[in-house]
Amino acid sequence: MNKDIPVISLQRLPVYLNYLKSLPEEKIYVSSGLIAEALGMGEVLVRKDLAYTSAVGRPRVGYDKGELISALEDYLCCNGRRYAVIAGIGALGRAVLGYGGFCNYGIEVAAAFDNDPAKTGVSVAGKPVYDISEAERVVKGLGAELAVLCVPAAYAQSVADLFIGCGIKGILNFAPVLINAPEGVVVRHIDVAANLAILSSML
Amino acid sequence: MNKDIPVISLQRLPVYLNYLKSLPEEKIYVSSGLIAEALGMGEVLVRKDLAYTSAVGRPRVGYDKGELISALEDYLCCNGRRYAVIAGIGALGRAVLGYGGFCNYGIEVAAAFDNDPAKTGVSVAGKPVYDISEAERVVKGLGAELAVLCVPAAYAQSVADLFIGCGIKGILNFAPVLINAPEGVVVRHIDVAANLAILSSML
DNA sequence: GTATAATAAATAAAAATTTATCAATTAGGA
DNA sequence: TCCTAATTGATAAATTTTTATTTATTATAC
Repeated sequence: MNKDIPVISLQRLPVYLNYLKSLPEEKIYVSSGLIAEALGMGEVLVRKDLAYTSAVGRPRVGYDKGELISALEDYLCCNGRRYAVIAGIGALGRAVLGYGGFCNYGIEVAAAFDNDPAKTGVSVAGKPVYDISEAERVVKGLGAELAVLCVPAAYAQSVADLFIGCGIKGILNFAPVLINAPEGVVVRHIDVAANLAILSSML
Repeated sequence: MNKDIPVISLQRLPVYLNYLKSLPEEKIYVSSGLIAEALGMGEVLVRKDLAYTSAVGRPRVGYDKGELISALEDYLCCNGRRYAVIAGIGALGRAVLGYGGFCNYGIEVAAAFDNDPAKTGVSVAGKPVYDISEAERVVKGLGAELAVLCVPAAYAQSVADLFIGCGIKGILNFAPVLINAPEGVVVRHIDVAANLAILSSML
């Protein structure tokens, strides 16, 4: 799905969506110029990005805010229901488990895994935590396609391999290590320390 | 510093650094081709990126791995000592506080802030947690230039403004809201839910 | 020593991305 | 009703980023 859009445009769609949702309710129409100014970008780029969705604007008026939000949500599959699982119930894994924001995107974090018996067999933030050996049963049972890796770097690749074997198609990796995945499996990497270092380099 | 490099190249430098550090110790020389293949990219691009640093390679041999790591670390200021502070001691803030990986980049997370009296006045992961009203004293006292925002979206802009007033020059924002900052202050945004949604859209 | 092959570095070309321009549409006012 | 100004959507241009090609260097084998 959505394989025609450049990733760089796709990445901006949630930014637009957040901005639109932050506007006061009485704001009915929004123009590309308004969005562009608020986000510090060019208005033509905004229009091009929005054109990938089903959004249509009206000359002299702009986009209907509600329609535009719906178009973005449709494009980002926010109305579907996809399941995600988490590996690694350290501090970060708990934070991700407890975060409620995924539901805005039609994603439900439904289960978590760890290999530490002290952490498994319980619920965290209302979500069951299983031993990693149960991954296949649970992931396939849920039909989960998304996974978040919050495990130490040394385990990240093997957990990814395990998940991929269970049918996971998208992996969000927080470990500071490169994940290799076969064709058809998408990996995104968030390295918090590296992000802070990049900031530091830009000062 | 480092204002000549494109941000997109800068963002890849930590990836190279991680990869190099993951190689076995007995590997002395690395070629751009090797790096490119491991990371699934073109070798010319790897060389161009590395050329922004002080790294020099030798024909027929490649780069000396130790020198290359040093060049990348220099470029990323890993040998300096910059202080960072955190706002918001929820689950995410605690995870960031407890994460040890910042020291690899010459960054020390030195203090945290919250506005909940139940959370302040104590130490988390060995780091003091202050009431947000002490921000000016603490940030200026440390000379901290970096901040990580782990507060709810509704507070993110005001906390950012407060920090900027205390001399913070780089902000890593985890709240799903746009942060406005004046010239001279750099903001990076990590939206975990949006990242998972982007993955989901790419399936 | 000399030839060969691997590699970096430099240059050129191509592709992707962003920005600028222009034509079409339309709300609102004269 | 007609004019004006704001805005979209389309097209073109410019810029940035990536990839390809060429040249120069040098370790290794012969």
